[in-house]
Amino acid sequence: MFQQSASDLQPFLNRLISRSVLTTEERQAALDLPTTAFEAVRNEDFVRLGERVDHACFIVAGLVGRFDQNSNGDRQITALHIPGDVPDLLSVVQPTPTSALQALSSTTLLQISHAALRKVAGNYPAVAEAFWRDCTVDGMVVAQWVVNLGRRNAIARIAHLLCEMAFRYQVDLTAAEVKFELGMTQDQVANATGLTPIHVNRSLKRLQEIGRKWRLGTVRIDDWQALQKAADFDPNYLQVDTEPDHRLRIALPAT
Amino acid sequence: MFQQSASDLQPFLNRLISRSVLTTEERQAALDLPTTAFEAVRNEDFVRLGERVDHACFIVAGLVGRFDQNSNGDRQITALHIPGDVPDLLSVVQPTPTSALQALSSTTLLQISHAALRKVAGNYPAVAEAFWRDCTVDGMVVAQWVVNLGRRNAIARIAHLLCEMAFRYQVDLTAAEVKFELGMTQDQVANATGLTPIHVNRSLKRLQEIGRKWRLGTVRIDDWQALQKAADFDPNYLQVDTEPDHRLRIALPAT
DNA sequence: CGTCGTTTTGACACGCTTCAAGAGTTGTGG
DNA sequence: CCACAACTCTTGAAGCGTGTCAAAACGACG
Repeated sequence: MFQQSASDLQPFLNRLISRSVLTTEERQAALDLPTTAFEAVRNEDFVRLGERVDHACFIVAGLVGRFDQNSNGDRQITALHIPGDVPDLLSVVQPTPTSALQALSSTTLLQISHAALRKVAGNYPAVAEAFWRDCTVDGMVVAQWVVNLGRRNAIARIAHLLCEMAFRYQVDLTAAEVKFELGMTQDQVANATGLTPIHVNRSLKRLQEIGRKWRLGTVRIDDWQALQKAADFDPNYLQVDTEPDHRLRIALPAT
Repeated sequence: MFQQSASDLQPFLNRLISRSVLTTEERQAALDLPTTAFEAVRNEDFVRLGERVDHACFIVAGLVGRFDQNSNGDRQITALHIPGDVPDLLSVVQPTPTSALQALSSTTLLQISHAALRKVAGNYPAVAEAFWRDCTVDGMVVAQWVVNLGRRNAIARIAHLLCEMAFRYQVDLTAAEVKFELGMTQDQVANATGLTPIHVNRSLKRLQEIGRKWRLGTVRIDDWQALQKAADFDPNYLQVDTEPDHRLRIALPAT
């Protein structure tokens, strides 16, 4: 653990300003947030259910799953988070988690203290609004997962997951061969889709018939159109290409 | 449509201060928000997918479902909202909805303009924080729904839904006979649990064997303990009895 | 070279869906 | 006040998607 230079948070800022409008001063304030580096090994819960936290985690590299569980201990992944995300930004206002956060692969994190986040949010209401907005987008994605589990069969669920992640990784979807590193095991995919690993395996094989390859966490998609159709995927809910809207700023000019 | 007296928003304020700490002045500011009454008839979408809105809706009476759908048009309820809720408070920062809002029964709403909400949030950062916190709690509930659909069978799903709603309606769970008005058809329950109405019907009958009655939207539970066990229900995620935490206020004393 | 986690395969059971039709219930107009 | 229409709820039979159990093949790694 050691202090990081502020520029490490640039991807975090990029995420914020892709959806919210911030002034130069506000951007700088976000970049200046003090951070502490932290490594989470694969399969480690670095945020545990019910254990109050005093910092949020920014993902520098790796893959993080948000886990909820039933009383049998069966775990269900309710969200996936990739580099650039702060999976528990909501902990600033809800410091006692109802979901655990687990590294699905080796993950590098930057911890940002709630105290610092609250200070920035207090000094710059537009930053607070950007935080709020990011949390709502997370919620919108989770709502789509409910649709995924409730109204799609195994093949479409898995395909939808692949489409969502390809989109969020911003891989080039016009390429003849769409390829990206997902880094999930079939078991983890099963946890995310509400299926058994066995059935994920069989479905994956049938998916290959419509143009998909899967090997060691590397996804290769030969026919993106076909996959998107099988997944019934409409990227709108991810709010990635949305133009940030000036008029929404809560922050009023100092009166 | 006509102007309401401010006190109509008292239940909204009560919801906010059950989770956040607000000063007298801040409370008053929330109560003073101007509203416009609006009636939604049963099965009416009063917020439509992709149609930008300029106000949020406070539920005075009735039941509201948040609907998402796949491209086949199969609809899935991703959240239920009861009197006291503002189901689209998030529209303040995300005015173009990715979910529709539909009245599941005749519903009375108060529209609160984004302009007014933004003004209050801008003037009183603690109120903005309370809004943010309420949105995150909504998201936590949706995450539990993912678990419900992903890791529970039909009976447990339905039982879980009943438990959640009983809890949110704050019915007396110590009573020998727990009873409340849910006002949903079996078809609507099917939309919320990712099941077919036929299977909901059959499951409901089996649920009665462990102490439940269901008639015309009125739920009567003879054995709450048994139901809660069948549902695998832990109310923690609803954040209803949580003590609001002073230390979390974003708003710093004016410096 | 052996171990451990992951992927793959097969056989079987069962939960849920689908399709079809009938019975209640509620509301409405003559 | 009755008759009819429109929902909602209920029931049955059959099919299929997914889960379960068991075990083998594969791949990565020390």
